[in-house]
Amino acid sequence: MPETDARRRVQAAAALPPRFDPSTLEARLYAEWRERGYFHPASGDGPEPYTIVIPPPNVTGVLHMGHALNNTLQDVLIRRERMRGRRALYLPGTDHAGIATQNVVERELAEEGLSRQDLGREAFLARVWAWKEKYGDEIYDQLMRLGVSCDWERARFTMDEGLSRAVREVFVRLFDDDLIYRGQYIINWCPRCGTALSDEEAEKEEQAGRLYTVRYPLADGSGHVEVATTRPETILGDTGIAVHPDDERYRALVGSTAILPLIGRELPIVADAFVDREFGTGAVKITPAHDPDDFWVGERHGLPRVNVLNPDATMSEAAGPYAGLDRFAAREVVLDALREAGLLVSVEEIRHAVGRCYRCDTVVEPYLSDQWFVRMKPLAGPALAALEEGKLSITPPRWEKVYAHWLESVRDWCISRQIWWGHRIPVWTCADGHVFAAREDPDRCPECGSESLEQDPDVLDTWFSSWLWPFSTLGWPDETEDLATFYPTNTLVTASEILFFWVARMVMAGYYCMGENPFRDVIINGTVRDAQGRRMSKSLGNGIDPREVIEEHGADALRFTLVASAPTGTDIHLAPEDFRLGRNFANKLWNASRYVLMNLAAGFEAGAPDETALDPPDRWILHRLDETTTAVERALVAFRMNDAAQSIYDFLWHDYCDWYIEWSKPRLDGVRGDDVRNVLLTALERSLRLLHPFMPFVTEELWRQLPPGLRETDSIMIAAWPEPEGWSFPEESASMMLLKEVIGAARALRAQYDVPPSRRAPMTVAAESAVDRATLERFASDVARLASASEALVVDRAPRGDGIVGQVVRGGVEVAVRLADLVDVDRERERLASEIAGVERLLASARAKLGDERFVSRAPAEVVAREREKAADLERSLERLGELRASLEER
RNA sequence: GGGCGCAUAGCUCAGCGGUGCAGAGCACCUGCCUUACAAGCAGGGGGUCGGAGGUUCGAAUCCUCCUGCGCCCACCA
Repeated sequence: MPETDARRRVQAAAALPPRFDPSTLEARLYAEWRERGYFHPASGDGPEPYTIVIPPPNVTGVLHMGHALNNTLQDVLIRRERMRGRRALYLPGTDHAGIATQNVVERELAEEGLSRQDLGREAFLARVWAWKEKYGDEIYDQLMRLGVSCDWERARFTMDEGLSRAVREVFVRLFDDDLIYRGQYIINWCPRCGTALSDEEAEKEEQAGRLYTVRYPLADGSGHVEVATTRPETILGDTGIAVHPDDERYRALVGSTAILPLIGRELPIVADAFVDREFGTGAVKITPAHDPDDFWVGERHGLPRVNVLNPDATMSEAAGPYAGLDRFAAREVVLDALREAGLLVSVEEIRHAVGRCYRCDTVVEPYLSDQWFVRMKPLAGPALAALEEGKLSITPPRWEKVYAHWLESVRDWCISRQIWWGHRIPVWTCADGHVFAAREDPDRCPECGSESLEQDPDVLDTWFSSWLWPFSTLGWPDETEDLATFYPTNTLVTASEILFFWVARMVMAGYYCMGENPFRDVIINGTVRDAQGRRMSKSLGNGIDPREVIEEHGADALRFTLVASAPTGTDIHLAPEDFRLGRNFANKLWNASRYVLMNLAAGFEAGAPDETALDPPDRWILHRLDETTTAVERALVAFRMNDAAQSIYDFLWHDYCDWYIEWSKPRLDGVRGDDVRNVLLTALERSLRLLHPFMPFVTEELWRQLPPGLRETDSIMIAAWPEPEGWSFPEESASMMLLKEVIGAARALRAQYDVPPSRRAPMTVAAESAVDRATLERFASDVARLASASEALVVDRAPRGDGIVGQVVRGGVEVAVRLADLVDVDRERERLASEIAGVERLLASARAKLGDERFVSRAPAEVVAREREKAADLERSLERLGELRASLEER
């Protein structure tokens, strides 16, 4: 290459600022990547595809740390696969999040003194769409800042045209297959949201409550029966009393009639095995319209359903004199009336589970209403089989049991919601009462031709579109090239909270619509919590905004810290200052690179290291580089992204920076300077590639500073994922271990005596083994330099005498440093005494083992041999330490 | 009521089915601006690995029980 180029490069490298400043490069690199089309794999023929669909964030607001973790993990996988040459598709998008989004918009309206009813359906929806545009864009912007390599050209929204078509299609198919039905049933009703909730959306919460026992007189005046309830207001809807068929206490009463207090309704007393004889009085009031169990009891015994509540949780006309009261107010009034009538027998404080709306925390009401349901049992079969047949794996595997258990006991899914924001249920009823589902909005009834049609006013549960996500986003129901290329997807990364809501249902839909499971591997990522272990939430104000972290430390710092901080599936506890981990690491890498780049002399031609020209430190670092490559690969294949991150961190910081770079300094000017440079570059270049999926920005920026001859591509994004080169030099590792130990010992001695770094202190090393001695002799000057000893190092029997301190590194190796007047004999005596004590302890335990007949005879020979060596080594150490002490005593 | 997870240094956690494994990061102490990095370097203190048993030549690591947290599922009125 022309020398001018080389010179310019050297100057550029030297001009890298000593502090890594992410703010200057992230937006620039990201835009460039996009322009070059790296995020946009082509469909059709080509290399093997690899697909991840994003768990679409809700358009309710901005992204939090959980999203940052989730998306970083996915991007790590995607970037690695892209580097492996696969067509990696990371498909982004957002979820309309029915109830949640409607709620936030309604809250916004409320501040203006308006309700959705004031606006009307159409205007309200326009308002929600405006909200969606704003926050949808903001979410995309945040993802881009995070650096995730999503294919923005394929971004989808759960309510866009194509996905809406998919929703219709699957609804009609299920409808025609008789897997969707309309039924009157007790559902979870949120009076505040004014809509039904699925069982999953009603979160049970243990709380303090009261169990009231109430006396119901018998119709024939022969006595009374006592029942218990936690919701006295529902007494008004009682239509029967149930006892266990085998319960002797009540046998005589079965078939007779009780009188409902306050109302006077006649209540048949029936026998039903559902009743638990042990609980309460063993007699249960039956309220078919307000309790799921009672509903079925009522069904079995033909009891009427009296709905005493309005949708807003006030008492209905059926509640007679109590009509209009709020449910909780009615409870007190009813209790007062019962008390007055002398019918309230007892009040007991208990703890019991109360359902609450997952969106607004309002106590849900079991409520009788007409809803649409999906029959889940037939869909669950294939989803369960996929797991059993090994076609689906969940990491960590303990979640597989949870997934299976849910599927085994799955209940029908209530999919209608009495809200406006969402996919309108594609069911019409004609004037003659024909009910049908249709893919396209119909003009007339397919059965009778009537043009008087009315569409169901409700919308579908938000998950009814999400469960189609892996294929609807690729074009389904059309047989698109994208669908053919990228489905089934490969890996799904998500939080455990939506394992049922989303993951299990996606598998069901995948089999139902595509005949195939939608992904092979499911990765459960942990929850990001604050330092105290609390969930990060807006109301607690303890959240850390990813945007702030990116602004302060950079996206790479955020990404690396998140990934490195917890094993897959484990919750992460994070304080704002913890992100310094990633920031410091990015800076360390930046500076290591600066060092390497600044030391490339003009005209230097980068090339592969010449193995025959390498010294032990070079071989050692290459050996470690290979080990690290393997470790990273192994960890990623097992989805242990944290381990992968940790391996690179340890290699770069503790091997490459702490040792190899220091070691390279004295050798750069030597005859083998260029070989050292090539090793420095090789290790750096490979490390950048290994680290790129985790820290895309800094690695790309540094990659571009590398000599062109060293990199095959001008962007690291499409560079090849590293594979081990077969650099296995175990003997070099042993040598390096020795040298590191010797240097460490010398440094420790100096530190213990507070020897200023400026002061050179002559040092000698004694080694029994010829191999050790040869190694030490060969690197005497480097060791001396790194240990801040004199220029050269004497390898000999360590001397004794005044002003000398020594340390035994291991049995056959001893380091001595001449500190002259700095040596404090008393201190040294103390130091040696404690060291001797330590070695004696170890030796005693080793000897005890070897003296134990059972150990020697039953432990593997290898283990015994190792123990013998250990004991011998310790004995020698002890001997040398004793000599050291003796030499002190002589003075 | 079932099921699961966690309890290792002051804090957050590794230790992936046993024998030089008692570790990392942060925090702390000491000394250093040693020309890549003070967002750094070198050195150091600190833990009977929750408790009790058991298996084994050997257990933080396997088994049982207990205690304390956390999560999930479940219709007990």
